[in-house]
Amino acid sequence: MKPRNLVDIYDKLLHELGPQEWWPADTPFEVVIGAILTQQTRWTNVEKAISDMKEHGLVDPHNLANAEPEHIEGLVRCCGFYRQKASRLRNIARFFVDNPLDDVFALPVGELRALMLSLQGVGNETADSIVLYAADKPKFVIDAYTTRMMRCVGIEGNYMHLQQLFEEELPPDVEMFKEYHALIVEYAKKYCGKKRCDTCPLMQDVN
DNA sequence: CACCAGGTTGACC
DNA sequence: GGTCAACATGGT
Repeated sequence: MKPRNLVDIYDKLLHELGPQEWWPADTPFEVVIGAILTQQTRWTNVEKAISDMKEHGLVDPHNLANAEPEHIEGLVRCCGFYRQKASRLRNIARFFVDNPLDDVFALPVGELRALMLSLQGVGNETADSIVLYAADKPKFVIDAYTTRMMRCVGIEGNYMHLQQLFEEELPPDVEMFKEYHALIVEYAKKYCGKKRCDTCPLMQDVN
């Protein structure tokens, strides 16, 4: 692949799908909660859970950290893996009570990523989603859809490999990273099947 | 009824 | 380094 292709693909996706304006959330902490809840789960379910949590005032580190585990479980049940997610959310809330969010998010991108990864339930994608969409720092998020789309253009690799590719070939533009990841998700949902993507418009002239 | 969804973890090789 | 089952509800 030529060095410019990832830029070309971005332009093509933006032109084809229009701006996606991710991540929908009122506050950075809401992004953190959404990042955990959306793991292996449709966003519509996450919207419901977050909406319910808001009604109970739980989209807040202090309130969430002090909430009854069963209460949280009930509110996030619609997102699946609800016992894990509830306890992880509460742990993360406690972390942000001990370490104020503004201070944590002011850390350099590499330190912030490592710190987020140290939290139970935060892996590569969730850490990067938090770094990019909650802390507004340049980290390219890779997910199952990104892997699919890249396979469509003949590139395979694990999480860190693909991330390295994107970050090497693209300028570290936070807003563009946000938009690009969102575009990839919407594009791959639409055109890239889990096994194959024959109808993928990218296959036509990229490569 | 089968399969999938904006993953992570701990065990194992 | 990499693979894999377990985790669980809701939609098509």
